[in-house]
Amino acid sequence: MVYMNTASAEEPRWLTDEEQRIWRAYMHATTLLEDHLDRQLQRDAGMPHIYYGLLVQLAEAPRRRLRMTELAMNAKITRSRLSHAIARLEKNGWVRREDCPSDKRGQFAVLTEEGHEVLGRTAPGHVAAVRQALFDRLTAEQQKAFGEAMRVIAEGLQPKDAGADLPWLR
Amino acid sequence: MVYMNTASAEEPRWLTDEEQRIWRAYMHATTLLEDHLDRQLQRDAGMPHIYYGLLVQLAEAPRRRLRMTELAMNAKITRSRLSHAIARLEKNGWVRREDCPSDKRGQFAVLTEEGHEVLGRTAPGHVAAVRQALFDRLTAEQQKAFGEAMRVIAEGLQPKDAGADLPWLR
DNA sequence: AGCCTCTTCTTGAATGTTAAACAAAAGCGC
DNA sequence: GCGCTTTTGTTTAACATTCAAGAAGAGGCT
Repeated sequence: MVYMNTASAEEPRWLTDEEQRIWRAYMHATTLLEDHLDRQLQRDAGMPHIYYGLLVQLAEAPRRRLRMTELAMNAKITRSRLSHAIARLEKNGWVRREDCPSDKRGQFAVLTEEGHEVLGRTAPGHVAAVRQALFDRLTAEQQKAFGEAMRVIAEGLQPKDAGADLPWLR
Repeated sequence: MVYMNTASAEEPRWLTDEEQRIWRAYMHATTLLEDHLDRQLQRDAGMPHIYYGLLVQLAEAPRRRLRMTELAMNAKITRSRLSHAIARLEKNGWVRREDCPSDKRGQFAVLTEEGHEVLGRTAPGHVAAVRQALFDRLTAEQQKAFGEAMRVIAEGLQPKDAGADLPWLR
């Protein structure tokens, strides 16, 4: 008779030593980098990295505005977190909310002129920080492999059919 | 005459389109993965990912204990953050503090038996989540390149001579 | 010893995040 | 229209993180 043959009772497939090294390198790199950029932006722009990313998204959107849900999806954060974040950015005068005419529940987050200026002032420093931490250290082949791996991981975690057509996207 | 030739006034080296794609893939992958693991562990182990990582470090250390500073360095977090985290884990009964006999300022964080059991119970699910999100999706070559890139990035951000010999490390 | 500086760790307040619950409107089926 | 479910966005409270400040001991120098 064969015991311990069901999936739930089997010994889990632990990480090999090499997998462990990779996993730890990942944890270290991501923790250190996020921390580094948070500090850089908190110092130079007065906001954490993710808030800065929200402003960037808005700056690139048509009419510098996005629906809350779309912005949350782009940034990969919850609507709740976004609500809080936009409230803070609004208090800073960098974003304002606008009602959506076609959906009375909807809200647009709109980048203000002041917000746009902050972005213009601080973007060079931020790009420099990203370059210094990442692109300046990797060879062209490494960058390619790195990007490919990141795409694969992100796709695997994307909640299913995220990005399915939202009506207000055409 | 040549104008605009000083470093501070030059146009910054913006990211190329391909660099932007890589950078966004990175942001998406790391945000989604950290979120995924946080939820998985919050649900199954009652703590966020980073707290879980602290318990793992302690489990692997001799006598299941580490000095606060060393633990903070291993986990790449500030001592302040660690202080708060250990306070919470202590309240859960998974860690206890112990005075260091040779340095009266020092504290050991010690994994309790209960903490060890939580780890044993929840590690299989966590490893499975990491596998599913990361290792199962990357080829062997991709893993290698990925690991190498992560090591390079982490090394570049490591505050200089971190890991220099602490007296209580032999 | 005394003095100074650095290290270790903690604290408290401000800030940010999460999870669950909720209101309001939209969409769908009848 | 009417009911039911889903979507949108916000709110609250609990929790986590950051930052600046501080207590207490260690280490070095004279």
